[in-house]
This record gives sequence, structure tokens and C-alpha cells, in this order.
Amino acid sequence: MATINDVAKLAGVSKTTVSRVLNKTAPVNKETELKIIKAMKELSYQPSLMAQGLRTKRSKMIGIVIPSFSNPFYYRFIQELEWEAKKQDYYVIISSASTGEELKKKYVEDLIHRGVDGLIIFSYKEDNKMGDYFLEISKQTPTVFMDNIGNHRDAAFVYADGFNGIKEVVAHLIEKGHKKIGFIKPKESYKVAVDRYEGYKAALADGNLPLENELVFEGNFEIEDGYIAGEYFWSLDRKPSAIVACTDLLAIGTMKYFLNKGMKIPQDIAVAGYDDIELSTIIQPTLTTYKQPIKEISKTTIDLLIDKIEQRDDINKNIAIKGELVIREST
Amino acid sequence: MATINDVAKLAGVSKTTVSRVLNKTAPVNKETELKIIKAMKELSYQPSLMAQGLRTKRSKMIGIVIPSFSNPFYYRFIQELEWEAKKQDYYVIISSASTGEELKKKYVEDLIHRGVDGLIIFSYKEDNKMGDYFLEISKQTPTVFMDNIGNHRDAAFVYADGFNGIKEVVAHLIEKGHKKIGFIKPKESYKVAVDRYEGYKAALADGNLPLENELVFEGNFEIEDGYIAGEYFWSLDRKPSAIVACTDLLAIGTMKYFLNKGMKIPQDIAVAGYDDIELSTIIQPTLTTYKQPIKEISKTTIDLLIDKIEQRDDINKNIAIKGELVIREST
DNA sequence: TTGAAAGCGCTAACAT
DNA sequence: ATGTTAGCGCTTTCAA
Repeated sequence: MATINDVAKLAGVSKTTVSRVLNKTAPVNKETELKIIKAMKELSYQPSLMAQGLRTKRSKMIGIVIPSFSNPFYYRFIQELEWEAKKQDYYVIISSASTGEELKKKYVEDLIHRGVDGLIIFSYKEDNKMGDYFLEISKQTPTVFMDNIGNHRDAAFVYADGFNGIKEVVAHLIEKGHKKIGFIKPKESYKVAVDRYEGYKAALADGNLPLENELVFEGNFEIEDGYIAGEYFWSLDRKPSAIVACTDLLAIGTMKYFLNKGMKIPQDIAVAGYDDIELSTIIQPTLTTYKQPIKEISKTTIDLLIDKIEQRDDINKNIAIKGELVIREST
Repeated sequence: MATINDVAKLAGVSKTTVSRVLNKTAPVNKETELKIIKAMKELSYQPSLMAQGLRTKRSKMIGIVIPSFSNPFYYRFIQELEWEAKKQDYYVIISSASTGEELKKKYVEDLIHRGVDGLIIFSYKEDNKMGDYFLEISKQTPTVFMDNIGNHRDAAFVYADGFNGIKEVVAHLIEKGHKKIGFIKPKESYKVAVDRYEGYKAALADGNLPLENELVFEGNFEIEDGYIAGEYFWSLDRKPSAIVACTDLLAIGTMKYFLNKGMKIPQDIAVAGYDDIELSTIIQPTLTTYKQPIKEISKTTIDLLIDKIEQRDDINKNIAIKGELVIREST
């Protein structure tokens, strides 16, 4: 491993000058610059990130905190984030903070101790204690919150526009002639869940359909909860002809219930989700859903974070990004 | 951020002594040690990994190279690897080297330039050029190869015991009374695929069943290839009564074909896979398969790699780890 | 436009 | 058992 000293010696200049062409931090004579570049190539010199980091207090690493690694949906984000970061010469290290608040805090602190220049934090429940902790962190370390977040506080947020997303899904069903549309939403007050529910209400209003309480089912996030929702809806006297779920996983659980009963989808009942997870294209019938703009969200997040890190822009923006309705067999 | 100097000053000793209690690199008087520890706590001192790294040429980071982030199966490994590494104070950075050999090389070099202390490399085709390149790398940087690899060369390998795995799956089918068992294997000569195929042959031999060429289908790795395999098997005059696929994804593709034809699984035909991906428990009927020992593989890999990094053990072992037969509805 | 010198926070000889 | 000193590879004054 060649060092800056080797380059300087070979080029016959001081290491200061080499550093200058490396960082374009001061004008250098065209000729000497060429000599230096040649020397660098010859030695296939790569500056030591550790030495640079020690000097500049920058590690060129970004820490990602995700609530748990079990949701396959996160991986798509992580891949994109990694890719976008790499383009700008940053690397990404991931901390999958499973359960336990104390542990989660420890992970964040670990990451900071590791020397990450910034943090990307996924999905936390708006109303719990971790929220305050994370907000506090974001005041001391450049941070962008992603996905499942609350957007009314003074911090940087990037998320999918669930309001307009679900609105489009419901509108699509109304257009298909459905008058009674059930909605499955998570019990817990995640900001995104609320957004999506608002989208459902807005679409009903646009279609001059009443909001009926018995058509809104509250559950948890797992596949089984979708199944339970299916049971519930089918126990009603005035059954819905279509069901929209807050997430694909819930929608798939619901489909499972109706398929088990031997019903045909979409003939007997239409089902739609939100997320566009891979499973939605594998399951039979394939699921109509709303595609999260993963690429765009990731790019925006990285750009925003690096802007903060490099202090080009310290405004705490809240950015909602639109996705795309994907119509498949289930409707 | 307190430095080692601050601690030394507060404790009234030299930084060398502080360093010594930090690294237990030389005996320190019990009393002074206590003073130093107290000072560290008071300042909530954390040694700078950058400074340590610069001095010791150790980053406490492990690079993971995976061929592409698209296979959800890798995530389970990554999570476990991350977890096991963290236990030993190492962090993990991932490089999802999509396609293109040049790009892949660049990623590996990036990681090394980043200063990773060791490398974990996933799944490469044994017989192509990358194999040689990776082998070369493994001579210069501590490296462990995982999963889909060839194990006859001089390097460290950890992988699932596919031979005994598939053997158990096929034996299970034979026990169920099946006499004609089809096998789906990938065309390309991945070492693991070959191992599994050998397991199939061994099980047939054990059960005194003949190996019939027309019962072995060669395809690619995707779900669709399983579907095509189903078509193929059903076009035969002497049809199999059970099918074992090299991977769950292939098995699921096959099931899809038979289900589309309105056949019942396992009544009309039994299907089994290998891997135990999550989808296998979601699909109807649930899929009999062989569970990869992800946790054990990951732990073994990390332990082996850190042994190499810290030069406790430089032997290039080849470690096969057994999994577990999981019997579900499809057989 | 260039260089000399100091120092980032740490560890490792070498003394004592 | 402890301290002094040098130096890892880089950037950043400061001076020329």
C-alpha cells in the first residue's frame, strides 16, 4: 500500500502538494499536477480513509438503523441506499436493531461511536419514547428518517405518499363499480397508516360514497391479521364487494381467507394492497397494489443526508414521494 | 468526545497506561487501573476507532460480497452474520455486486481499500474466471467463502451439507412409497447443485431405485424454470409420482404448474424443495423442504474469519453444516 | 504556487 | 509497573 509520502517522493514534490491535487483544495501548477497524477497511477495509490478520517473527522460511512431485519421489504430499500451512497463515495453499515429500546439505543450509539457521518433511521412508532430519543439524536448527528414516520416534527423525513397512493387504489375500485369497499388498517398509530386511512376516506368522499364504520377493520401487521380481517368482513350482514388493505401482507392474508372458502377473486370479491412486495406477483391471483417508489425514496434520502453531512443544506425538509398504481388480477 | 489524553490527565497517569488498561496489553497496578476506569466512565470515553485503526492497521470491519441483493435468501444470512460479528466487536459492510465481472472486482477492491479486515464472499460459479480471482484475493486478505461454492481448493469454505440434505428429502419420499421421483437441478455447474444431485443419487441407491435419466430435469434458478420442469415431467409417458427440486423456488414453480392444471398436491403428485425460504410456509399447500442451518453457518463463518484475521488459526478448512428436514403438506 | 511543521488519537519500542 | 518518544497517513495553518 503506497502512501502519500511515496507519491510525493516519486513526483519530487511535498506531500502537501499531493494532498492538494487529491482534494482540489488549492490551485496547483498544471505540470506538477500531471506529474503527481502519473505517480499516483504508477503506485496505484489510494488515500487511507483511516488517516483521512482521523484528520478530518469524517468516515464516509452512513449508518442505517432498521427495526428488525425480518421484513423483506426493507432489503429493497437497503440495496438502493447502498447503491446511491456508493455513487457518492459513501459506504453504508446496517444495524438491525431488533427489539428492546435499550438495545436499540445501544445500536445507535455504537454506530455513532463507529464514526458514521450520518444516520438513516427507518420506521419507528411516532408516539413512543424512541421517537423523542431519535429526534434528539438527529439534532446532534445528521439524520434522515425514512418510511414509517411522523412528519410533523422538526427533522428531515422522506416517505412514500400513502395518502394519494391509497386514494388511487380506492378510486380504481370505485371506477370498477364497487360501492361497498372494506379497509384494513393497523391498530397502532403509525403515521403512514393514518395517512393511508385518510386517503381511503378522501377517495370515498370523491366518489360520493359514505364512510361506514363497520367496513373499517383494525388489526396488526402480520399476514394472519389479514386472514382475521377476511373472517370479520364475511361475518357482516352487508358484506363489502371489495377490500383494500394497508399493506400487501394484510391483503394476501385476506385473499387466503377467501380462497380457503373456495371463493373466486376478483369475481366474488376484489382485494387490493399497498407496497408491491415481490410476493404480490407470485401469489395467485396476482395482487393489485400501489408500488412504493423505492428507488426515488432511497435516492432522495441519500442526497438529503449527504447534503446535511456536507453542510450544503441544513433545512429539515419533509418529502413525500409518489408511487404508482399497479393493476393485477385480484381486482 | 473525550480522548485518551483527557482520560490520562484526569487519572493523573500517562496515556500509555490508559492504553494498557484499554487493551490489557501489559500488567497495570490494580489501584491505578481503578482510577483510570473511573476517569473513563466519568468522561464516557470511547477510543477512536479511526486512530486505533490508523495505528494498528485494523478497522474491525468485515466486508460481505454478495452476487446481487435480489435473492431474499441472502438477507437471512446477512442478518445473522451482522449479529455474530457485532458480538465480537466487528461491524459488517455489504457490497451487493450486481452483474459484470469488472464491477464485481471493483467492489472487492473498494472494500479492501475501505480497510476491511476480512472478506466473506457468497456464491460464485466454481468454473468461471471470478473463481480464480477470488481465490487470489483470499491469499492476500483473510477470506471465507460461503454457501454456493466449490470446496476442493485451498481456501476456507463454510456451506450447507446439500448432499445429506437432499438425501434425507428423497429418503423421506421413498419412505412414503414413491418409486418414481423426479429431480430438478440447475444447468450450471454450481458446486452445491452437484452436491445435491449426488445426494439424490445416493438416496435412490439406498432405496434400491434405479437412476433414470428422463427423471432428471436441468433448468435455471428462477421460479419459471420450476414451472417448465413441471410441464416437462407431465409430458413423460411414465410420469413421476413425486418431484424434488434443488431449491424451494424451483419447487414452488413446479407446484404452480400442477395447481394450475387443477391437480391436488400431495394426492396427485408430491413436491419437495430445499432451503426453507419464508415463501414455503406461505404458499398453499405448504412445502416440505430441508432447512438450511443459517444460524450455524453464519456463526461458523464469522468465527473462522475472525480466527484468520486475528491469526489464531490460519488453516483453510472446509466445513459442511447439516440442516434439518421439514415435513409439510406438499408430501 | 509550493513547502515545513504541527497534530488528529492512538499504540509500541524502549527506557527506567 | 509506568513514562517518554516516535510515528501510523493524512490535512491544515503558516510562511516563503
